[in-house]
Amino acid sequence: MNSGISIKELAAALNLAPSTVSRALNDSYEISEATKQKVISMAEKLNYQPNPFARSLRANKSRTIAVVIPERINNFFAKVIDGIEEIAQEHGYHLLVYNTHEDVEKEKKILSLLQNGRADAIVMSVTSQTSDTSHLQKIHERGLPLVFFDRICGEIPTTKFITNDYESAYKGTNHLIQQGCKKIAFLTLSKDLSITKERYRGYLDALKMANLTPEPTFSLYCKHSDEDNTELILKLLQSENRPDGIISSVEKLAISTYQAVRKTNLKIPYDLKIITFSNMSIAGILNPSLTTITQPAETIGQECAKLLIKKLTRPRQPDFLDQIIVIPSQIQIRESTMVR
Amino acid sequence: MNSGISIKELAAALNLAPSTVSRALNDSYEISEATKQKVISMAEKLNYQPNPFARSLRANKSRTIAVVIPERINNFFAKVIDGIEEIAQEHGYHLLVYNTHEDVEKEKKILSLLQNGRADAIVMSVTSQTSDTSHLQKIHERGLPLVFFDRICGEIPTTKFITNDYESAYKGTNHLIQQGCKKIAFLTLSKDLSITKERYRGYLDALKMANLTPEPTFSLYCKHSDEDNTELILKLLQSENRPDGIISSVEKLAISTYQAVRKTNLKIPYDLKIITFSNMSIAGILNPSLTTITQPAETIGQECAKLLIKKLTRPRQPDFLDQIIVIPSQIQIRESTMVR
DNA sequence: CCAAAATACGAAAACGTTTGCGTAGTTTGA
DNA sequence: TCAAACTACGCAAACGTTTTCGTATTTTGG
Repeated sequence: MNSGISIKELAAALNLAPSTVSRALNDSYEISEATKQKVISMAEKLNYQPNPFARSLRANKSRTIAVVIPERINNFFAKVIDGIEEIAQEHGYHLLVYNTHEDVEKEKKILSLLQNGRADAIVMSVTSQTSDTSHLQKIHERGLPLVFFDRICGEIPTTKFITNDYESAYKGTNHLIQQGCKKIAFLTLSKDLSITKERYRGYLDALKMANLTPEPTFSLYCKHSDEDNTELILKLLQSENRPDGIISSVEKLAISTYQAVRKTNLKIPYDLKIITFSNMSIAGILNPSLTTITQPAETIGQECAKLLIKKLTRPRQPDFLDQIIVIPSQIQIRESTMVR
Repeated sequence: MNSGISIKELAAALNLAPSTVSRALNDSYEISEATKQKVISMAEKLNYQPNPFARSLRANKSRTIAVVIPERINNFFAKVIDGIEEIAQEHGYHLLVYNTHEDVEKEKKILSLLQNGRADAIVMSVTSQTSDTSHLQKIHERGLPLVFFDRICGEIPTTKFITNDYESAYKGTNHLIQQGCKKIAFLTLSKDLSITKERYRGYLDALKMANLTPEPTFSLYCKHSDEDNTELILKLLQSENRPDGIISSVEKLAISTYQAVRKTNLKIPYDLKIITFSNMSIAGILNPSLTTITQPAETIGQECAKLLIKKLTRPRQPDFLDQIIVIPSQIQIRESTMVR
């Protein structure tokens, strides 16, 4: 079929043994320079391409990293993958990418498929619905290198990469307070999510420092459907005691907020200020432009990949430390949180 | 390492030959029901996972499809991949995803890596810089199933999936004309790109039908950098003879246009109307909301995958026909092309 | 009842690499 | 000068599957 010439045929063409050819191509010290040259030029002439599966079978390595994300149409995850791919490609690694669509069952299925060694390592961000972590535990116990980023799983003792969620949420909330907000709402996805917890803590602490009391109705846990979310937010905005500021834990809820605001008479930033975690390149052209907490997505991806590659390519690397590495976000202040 | 139990060990545990176990697991008619049951339950008990590389080596198939795109932070390509993944997953196929970053050299490198059978097929959208197609030709001649979508390569005799580029551009331009535009500019990337040519034809024909003459300066071929593009567009908007309507061949140029407009006194849609090919979910919350030609991204991905899977899973499938399959776009009229 | 067919399984080869081991022939060293 | 070391290569096994072929046992048919 598509398979080209094998090392045996290449050896035959050279009147050499396959083992000699293999060693020559791998630049072994046991082979003379003259032979190496002959082999290399013949390999080029015949366009010899080593079969990756034979190699993988033999070496029990695939030179492949699996990336598992909950959403593909998302600038943050896209940038993270770009970062991972950059480092991976430098070291000859390939990327298998899987989208769980925020579905735990799909996540379980994918991880179960990855048990057979198809990938040498996994880098992932869990679903907003992932509370039972036995499937992750299983992978980790099998010894498959596993790192998390952004939406991490605390129970698994491995290295995790996140941004300064607590601090950014604190600063973001504080920014709203300084701009005059008194009634600040917090939008997020699932309560179980690691980032939700940290960002929520930051939000609460900022309120406390300003002697503001968090209203129960101001913590909004949203669903998967954008339409439903817009409805939820609209209700909040139309309620008797509506917020005058919003901090959103994820990009798409800020978008839903813009959608909802359009259905009211409210004007951003006069009646409502909003800040969001986001990696949108177009935050600046929204009207009003959107104040964002921009996560260092590419860097996170690069760091994940660097750590993995180090473990995969060097001989006796220790297991990943059970630690959280924090890469800070940057707040971009724009019109949506202006005073007037 | 991460590799679990092999079929030999499983066979030993059952006092059977590996061949029998293999056949039992593959539901061969040569194995009795009783034995099959024993094998299956033991396999589950010992958590047997077949080694994919041994299988691939044996079968000369990888159950893997490579996807090559020019840009990852792009709603269109993200949706297409979602579509591909959906169908692929249904059939047990995995996805290797590569981003060329609009760089031909990277594209060549990636395709060269894919020559060794790591993937059973390739679905791709070429770089805006791809004019020499010898690397694509080589892959195709090797017999590796290859389909294109959106940015296709006409020289390669295979199946291509696109939207109705000509017609959509024609209709889009015509829409601008009917809304009163007299001086319509066309924004795109490279001249070499298939979609550019078709969409440009549609633009020109619509102008001709309306007895409008296309000004040379109104055809803007943009670069890779968003900042440069914004500059280019700004210059166009500030020129003596500025356009009063814009049709953009790609999403990000519409965004650059919004950026550029912000630096002028022009108001959309009063002074300038704009329509763009785009898959942004947030076109509706831009201010003014953006009229779009929405490509059927998921469907395109699904159709690509279906065609590939058919060829890969059925015994004696013919090569892909040298044809172009068109899946129509839909125009969403919003404020950016309103009359006043 | 007996040859022919069907059933159910095992032995071994093959896919394409890499690598441990063996060994001719050459070089080294005291 | 001659054993020891080195150089440069070949042989064969191994990775984990699947599949061709072979065969012992049972079943079928007239």
